[in-house]
Amino acid sequence: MPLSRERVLRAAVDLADQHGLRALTMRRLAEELGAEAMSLYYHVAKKEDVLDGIVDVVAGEINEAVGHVEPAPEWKAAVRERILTARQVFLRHRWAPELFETRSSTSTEVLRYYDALVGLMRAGGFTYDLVHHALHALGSRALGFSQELFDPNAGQSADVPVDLVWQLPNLTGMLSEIAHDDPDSTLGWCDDQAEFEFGLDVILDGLDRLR
Amino acid sequence: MPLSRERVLRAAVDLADQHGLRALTMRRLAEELGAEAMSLYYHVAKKEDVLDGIVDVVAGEINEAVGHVEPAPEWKAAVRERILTARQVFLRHRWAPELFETRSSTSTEVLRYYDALVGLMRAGGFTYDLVHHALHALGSRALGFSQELFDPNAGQSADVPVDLVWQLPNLTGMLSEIAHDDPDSTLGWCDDQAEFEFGLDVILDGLDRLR
DNA sequence: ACCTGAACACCGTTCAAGT
DNA sequence: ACCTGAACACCGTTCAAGT
Repeated sequence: MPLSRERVLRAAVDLADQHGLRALTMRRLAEELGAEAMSLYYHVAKKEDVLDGIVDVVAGEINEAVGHVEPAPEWKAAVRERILTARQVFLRHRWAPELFETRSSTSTEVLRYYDALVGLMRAGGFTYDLVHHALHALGSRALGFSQELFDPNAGQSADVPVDLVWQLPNLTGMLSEIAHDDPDSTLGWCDDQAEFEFGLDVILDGLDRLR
Repeated sequence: MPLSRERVLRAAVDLADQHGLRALTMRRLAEELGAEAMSLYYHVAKKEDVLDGIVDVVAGEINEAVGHVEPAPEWKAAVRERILTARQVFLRHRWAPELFETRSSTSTEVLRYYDALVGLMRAGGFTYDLVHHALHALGSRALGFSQELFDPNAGQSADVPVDLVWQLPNLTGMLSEIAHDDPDSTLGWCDDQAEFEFGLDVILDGLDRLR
């Protein structure tokens, strides 16, 4: 079974799924394919090409998933549904958000996704100008993920000096209340899905009002 | 002049400012300090430690900048002002957003920043629960940046196949109209600052309504 | 206490050479 | 056309050794 760009990219996605982005090296990738590292260079230009490629693969999966849902009549429901469907794909590829963010992606699959999203908004009565602002406002949420950079566990994890906690009354107050109210949530104390939907709805509602 | 953790971190920030994150290697960093790479390990544990350290340095600059503005009486104005001030620091360190996003940061300076932000919202009448949702909704915008992952230039840059453009009617329509309406904007066609404020205001207004 | 040289295990990538 | 071995220039990091 010969190598091919497609096989290389699929193996790269599998490798990242199983061992994370850091494990995705040319040498390891080749090993996974039963070949030598140098053989990959016949099918891909360089490692950057592989990274661009797997972004495209994931975006392709998103378009595939999103293609199966028929859009709701109302723009907000349609966009919301579409984004939450896209989100499912990112939950399967937890390394993808980080990669999407560092790519100045011209991924054609991503463009296709955005095009459909713009279409839904236009059909909902948005001007092009407002759609444009909307995409910026949504940011990565338009694609279905939001990079969490605040880990609430950090607030009371062991490696925060005790004397510092005294200087963080608001944060500790907030975190202790949340820990109390919501003892069994998914990730740490925060229900990722619920928080994603909350943020998404705040923005969609705001956009609807501006429409 | 002997090395020190502080000197190492300051040199690391300078190096990233001038040549980007990719240029920040232990060897290059040592060279910049007129020392050998191995000497750094006496003052920092490993490279990850350096990265955590410069996040803390940048967050420290933010707290410094933000400390000079006296908060507006109204919560929304106060938070908005604070965030836009923080944003100035990120404009000086363009490599910082990418780093902040990949760190599961327990940076004490970041915690300090969040604590003050939570305080402003609490004073504005937010419940802890709503503050918590608000931080998730704001995401990186709370700190003053939003990672743009959609480069609108991509839509008509040369490397998008011509036949694909036909399949992207909504996107091309949007982009051509924007290019027409706003010929001289800052970055590509998008005014980063204006888009940041637009997205921020959508969220802050939405939160105010939920308050 | 602070710095360094030599060395190790790993990278991405080239290039000429194999089939 | 497709794959590879040897080699290069780079990483982060260790460890024993220097002052």
